[in-house]
Amino acid sequence: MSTASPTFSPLYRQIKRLLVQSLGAGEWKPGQAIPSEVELASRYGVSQGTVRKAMDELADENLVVRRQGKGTFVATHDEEVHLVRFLRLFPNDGQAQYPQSRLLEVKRARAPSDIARVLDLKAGDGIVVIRRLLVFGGEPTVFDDIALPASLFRGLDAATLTAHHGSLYTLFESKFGTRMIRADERIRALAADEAAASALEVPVGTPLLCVDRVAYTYGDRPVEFRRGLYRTDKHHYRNSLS
Amino acid sequence: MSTASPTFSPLYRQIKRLLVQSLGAGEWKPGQAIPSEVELASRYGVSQGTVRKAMDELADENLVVRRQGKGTFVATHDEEVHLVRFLRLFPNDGQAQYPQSRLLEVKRARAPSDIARVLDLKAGDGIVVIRRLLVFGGEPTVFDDIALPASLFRGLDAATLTAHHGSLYTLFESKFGTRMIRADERIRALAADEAAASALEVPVGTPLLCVDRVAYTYGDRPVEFRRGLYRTDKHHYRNSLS
DNA sequence: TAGTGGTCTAGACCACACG
DNA sequence: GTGTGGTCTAGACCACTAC
Repeated sequence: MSTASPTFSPLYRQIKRLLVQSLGAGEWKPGQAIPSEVELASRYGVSQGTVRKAMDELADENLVVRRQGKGTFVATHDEEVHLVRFLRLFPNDGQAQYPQSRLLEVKRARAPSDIARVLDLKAGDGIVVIRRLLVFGGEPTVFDDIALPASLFRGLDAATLTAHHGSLYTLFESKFGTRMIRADERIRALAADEAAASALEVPVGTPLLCVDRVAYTYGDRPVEFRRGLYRTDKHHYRNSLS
Repeated sequence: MSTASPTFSPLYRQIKRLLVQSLGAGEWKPGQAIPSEVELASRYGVSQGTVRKAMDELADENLVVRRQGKGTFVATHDEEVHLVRFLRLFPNDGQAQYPQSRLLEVKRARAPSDIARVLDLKAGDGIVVIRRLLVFGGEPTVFDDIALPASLFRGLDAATLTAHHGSLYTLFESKFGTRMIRADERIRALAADEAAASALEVPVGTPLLCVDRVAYTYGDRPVEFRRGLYRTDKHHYRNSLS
């Protein structure tokens, strides 16, 4: 606790960093309870209030979930609300509904340089490529092209994917130990090419949203690049600014 | 401090509500300092910690800005960083630059029912309509169509707009006392019609982002509806998910 | 030096879940 | 009842700003 160095950070942030390390190392698994605040306080030799402030930030960032009277739990993609937490697509009218996923292709490949760059790999490193369609009420709406580092997803194949029910991120965290924490998206408008048009059942040239997403796990390590093409005739992408 | 009623809220939230009321009533103007935490604590008869927790949330929501050693200030759209706080458009490569605004039209009109609905007006109530273009480095990129309740923006005309330098929201808060706090956006892809194509200097049919925004002031009162058409050949809309 | 926000502590009590 | 997180308090000290 020396005086302010260029890298000074308050105690509660140091505690937070330790907690994130433990989470990233898998010391506590998704869905499991974390030790209570008083226990962590005594473990780290700080007051409960300091642990609480660290935990406040972790809860804000959706790394943990607190349940009054029960404890604090490692966040999961399993929960109802979070099944499609990262999909910002909503119907223009009517109730939101869960999409069906239609798997189109799974293959191994070598990372081209642009994908290698965003995934922090070397060009030519192995990746897994998943192509799939999200279907809302019978209507194909999202055409996804997903790239993952092969090293983290050994054994991921069509059988695994089709056997799984729920979101991809649920599968990734339960079967491959990789939990997606946050993501950045870049959105453009483009005209459907032949592949997209036939998959989404629209005329070639139809304007689509092109959503490029990089998803990160603990410690801001990028572990997924995905390009999604969205039909927006009956749906829209929703965002809140503050 | 009665026991938990259906509308129970902790003390610090009650304090927060009082503070938001004062902000909304204009008791402290944008840019001005708010009374210190100890003063507010004694005013409301609570501890400094409780005021602090209320203020924490207000700072998170960008309603106030805290400066260590100086005080807490009502947030403003003036600050460098926030000049285009609500514009999520970034160049595909190169440094972000501030856009120039080119005013196309200002007029008074009657609110059609759809706009009346989102602005919480009655159909036929007076509105102000602004059409403008945002130009980045000489390239027209955003075509905005903005609707405001006339009752809140008396005297807003072309002269006022052209005389003003800085963002629209800076003008709204400094000249009309309406501060935009947050906004919701809905994004679609569509093909440029003739008006958009000529304004944005692209061929008719070019895919564009269509960004519908509703902006809110204190107390979640909607005070602006805006439809923006974005060229995304050299820019993209950026978003962070967590 | 005085005043502000920022951190940390210790302890009290409340609300909730579970046995 | 016991243990958990949630709130509230009071007081100490630190870091920054202004005079």
